[in-house]
Amino acid sequence: MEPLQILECSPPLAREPLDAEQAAGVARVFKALGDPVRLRILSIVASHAGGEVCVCDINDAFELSQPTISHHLKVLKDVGLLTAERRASWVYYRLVPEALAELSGLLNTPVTV
Amino acid sequence: MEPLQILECSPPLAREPLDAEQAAGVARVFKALGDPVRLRILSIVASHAGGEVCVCDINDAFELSQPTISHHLKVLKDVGLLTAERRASWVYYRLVPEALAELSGLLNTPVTV
DNA sequence: AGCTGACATAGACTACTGTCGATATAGACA
DNA sequence: TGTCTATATCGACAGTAGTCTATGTCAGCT
Repeated sequence: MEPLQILECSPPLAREPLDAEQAAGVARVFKALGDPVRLRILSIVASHAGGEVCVCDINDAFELSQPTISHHLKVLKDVGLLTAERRASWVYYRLVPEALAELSGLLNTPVTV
Repeated sequence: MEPLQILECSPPLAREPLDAEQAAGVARVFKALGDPVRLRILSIVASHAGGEVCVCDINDAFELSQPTISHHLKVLKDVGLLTAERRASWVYYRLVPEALAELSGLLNTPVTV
């Protein structure tokens, strides 16, 4: 499934019940956020001045093996929360702000509650 | 951990990196959202006129066993997304809008990006 | 008290996930 | 070409999560 299309067709949770297909797509993204290491990686990338972070810097921030971090980065990339770009020997990850915004919109509760 | 305290002390992901403890708390909630059945249950409750839904109605909305639905409701309640109230023979679940709002705030990206 | 219906809990089973070490791949450079 | 560094992929293993059946608990009713 195309990463950014996972979210774009789902109304806010509080507007109407999600159908099974919408729920499956959205759940993929929330599941990616449902791990402490991935949340920390995402916040490192999201809060980093310049908007992008080298994998080597992320590795340094954790006491986990390099393959483990690589795995988590892949999960975040596969659901469309991050993008990766290789430049020379290094790979830089960057937030996809639209994805976060979509999720945030999904969680909005109507004013009339 | 107290359900509503899981979220209240965490800044937006894009402001500063989460520490391990914050990430663990927030991840619990996102993990609860990372299942299609739970997302659908949540959206059923959140979008229901009157704000509360009887368990029996939720059961009817799925082709899953009653204990499975009960399990998912417990997960959502344990992380503070739903509350339950028994009245006579029936149990009614209700959304905790503040929890959704907190999550939504966590995902907000600063204007300056 | 006993029965019935609504919901929760317990235990088992399968499938998935996070982690690791080992290995592959890609680029820079001598 | 060969080597070194950075990152990704593979395969294995332990722990976790979703589902089920069986059973327990609670409230209302006869």
